[in-house]
Amino acid sequence: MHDAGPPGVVSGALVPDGTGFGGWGVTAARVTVLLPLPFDHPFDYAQPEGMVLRAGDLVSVPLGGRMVVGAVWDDAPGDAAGARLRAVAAKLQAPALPDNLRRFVDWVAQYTMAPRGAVLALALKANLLGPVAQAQGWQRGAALGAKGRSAMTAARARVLDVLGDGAVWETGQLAEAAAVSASVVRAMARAGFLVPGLRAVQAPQPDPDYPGPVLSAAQEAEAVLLRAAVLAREFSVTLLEGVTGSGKTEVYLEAVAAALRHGQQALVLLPEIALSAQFTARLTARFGAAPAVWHSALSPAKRRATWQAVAAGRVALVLGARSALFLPFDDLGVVIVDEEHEAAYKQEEGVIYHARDMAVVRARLAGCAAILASATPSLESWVNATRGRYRHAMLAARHGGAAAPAMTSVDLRLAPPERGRFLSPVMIEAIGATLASGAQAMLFLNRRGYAPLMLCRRCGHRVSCPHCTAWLVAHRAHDRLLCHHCGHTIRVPTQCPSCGAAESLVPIGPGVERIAEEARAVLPQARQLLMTSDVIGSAEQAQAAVGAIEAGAVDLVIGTQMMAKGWHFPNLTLVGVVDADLGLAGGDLRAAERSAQLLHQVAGRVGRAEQPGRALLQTYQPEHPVMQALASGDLAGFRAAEAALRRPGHWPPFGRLAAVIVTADEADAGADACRALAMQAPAQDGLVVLGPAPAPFAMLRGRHRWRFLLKAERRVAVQPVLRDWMARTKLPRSVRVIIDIDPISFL
DNA sequence: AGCACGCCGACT
DNA sequence: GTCGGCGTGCTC
Repeated sequence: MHDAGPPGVVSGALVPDGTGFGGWGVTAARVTVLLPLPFDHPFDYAQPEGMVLRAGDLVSVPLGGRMVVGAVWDDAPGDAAGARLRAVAAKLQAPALPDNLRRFVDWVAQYTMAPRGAVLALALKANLLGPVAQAQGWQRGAALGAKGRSAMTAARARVLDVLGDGAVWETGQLAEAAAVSASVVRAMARAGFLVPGLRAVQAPQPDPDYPGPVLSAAQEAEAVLLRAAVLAREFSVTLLEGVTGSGKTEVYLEAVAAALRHGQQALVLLPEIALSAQFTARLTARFGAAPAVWHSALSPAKRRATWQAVAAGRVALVLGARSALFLPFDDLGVVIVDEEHEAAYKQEEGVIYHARDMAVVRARLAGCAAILASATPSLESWVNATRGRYRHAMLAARHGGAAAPAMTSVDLRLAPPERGRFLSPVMIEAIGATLASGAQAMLFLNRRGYAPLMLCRRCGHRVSCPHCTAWLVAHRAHDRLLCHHCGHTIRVPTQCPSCGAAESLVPIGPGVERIAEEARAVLPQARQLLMTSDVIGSAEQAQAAVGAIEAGAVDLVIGTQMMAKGWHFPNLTLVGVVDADLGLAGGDLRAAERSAQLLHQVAGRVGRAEQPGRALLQTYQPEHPVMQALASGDLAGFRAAEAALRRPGHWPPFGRLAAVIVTADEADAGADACRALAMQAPAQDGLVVLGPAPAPFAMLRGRHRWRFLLKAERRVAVQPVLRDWMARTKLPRSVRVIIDIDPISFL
């Protein structure tokens, strides 16, 4: 197909190094190459004579009938039959994968039990074959003064001086560096002193000494320690716990500044890309230049350029989602995990990993500082801090002295909503009073759509998804029923699908759309804004919504979880939580912890300005520890109580969990596989296997699902146990087994 | 992950 | 008679 080399490497920074490739001949040297494919073992290739290869070098190699880009790995070559050995086709002109990244790939693979190649794919998903972004510029021309009369002047000499030998500069930057006007540069080009050239795009670099904010004494005290942790150039972890509004971002950015000042790279991780636009603005304000951003929605060209720039050390500061952990940083000074308690850090598909935990591992392998920041730290990190494995830094006071919002339970048993309604009279009155005072209010309900269920009044039938064990959620906005798991959607049936009764389907329970409808009925004068992922699909739409709130064009915001993050509205003084009990159902190990974190975070949206804020929690169980902790503000006490509940049973973080998820197209094949697995289940001291149980969504996207849960004491390494278990159990290929180490979701 | 090879249905 | 479905197996 291709007569030479891989496609696409003929131009740009990535070209074969011209040493050719050695065909099938017998060559003494062999290299081992890890491929970004789901293989656990690297492949051996013959190393063509004259091609110098070191571990980490990127190469293209033949595999079957195609060319694949892989990385020279550190394993000793095996003894694969010499006759089948094929030769490395080309060495790519890209920076080698740094040592610490290769060790990281190996480590993540062994921990998550994913094939090493699948983890390498995370580090190489930059589409390295392809042109790299280049900018038009000027370099020294060969024929000086070709047009004859052009003279060398002092200004022109400065330009040539800046260019030196072979460098390429863009017009504006060249003029500035040589202290001449752009017209001098253009005239020199016309005269042949300069010829066009291409150079890699170089974005302005963040400046650590750009004037930053003035830190409070409390902030400065912590900043000093964080700077020291970076300067130590050794592995350390700091849990930076700062109440909402305490300015913890400004504090950890001092650690970033310290790394930049010493020529090192810094990585700031965010749980979701939705936050990146806002955060980019903050980093730009602090360092005078935008950070490089990295997330899954980048264009292929941007991805490639950013990857290369990071590998070449041309980018010092990266703001990224969890996948940014796999970027080829060679000299990492600090890794920040913002909102470290967020469940969104868990990658749930493909290589299943927790980015917060892997960030700590990457820092350890890179020998640098890690900082985990949160207003509501995870129990995992908190326990690590109390054990002394992490340093615990605290910012207890709100910057600027604003008071924390008062949180009050509204007991729905004592003050129930009207029949068929969901807002207590207490809530309605509080919102009314807030709006009357000229302030803004927000209603929070973590449920999209109009109603989570459509029920037939005649026969009791519940409309559910044909592909998933889940009810279809009514969405008034599109007048359809929608499955939130697979996206299946239907028109709202006019008859019951089961008994055929006409007009018998009624919506049960509230979603945000229904709350908006109810609020319109009881507070008709309030100007509403609905903020859900159904309405806000892009960063621009989010920005527009935020702008409307800030401009005071909105009185009442009604939103889901996406409202809980990061935003700051000075005139918002009341948050009403429609169903504070919602997150507590479902028997999830972390339900209470997560609920407390989310509700605390939601309440943190108010009262940051001079006006005090308050939060009302509608609940049927005001005596629940979560409600008690929120009302009293004693989250530390709540954490200690949670820890006390988990410790005896060796539940995380006091023990280890691994989920084994079995999926199959055919229910019978899956059930057989589960029986076989159960028969072979490991039995040893300090370890129990629970299950199999049908997964909470026993059918998802048309596949049947079961779950085993392996629970072990901390001293037990679960991976060897699981490997052995899987090796002993023969399963048909129609059955798939997914292993989730340290599961966060129990669905 | 691709891509081949390999046996059973509706078509130029 | 062939084009093509995706099951199974292999890639240094």
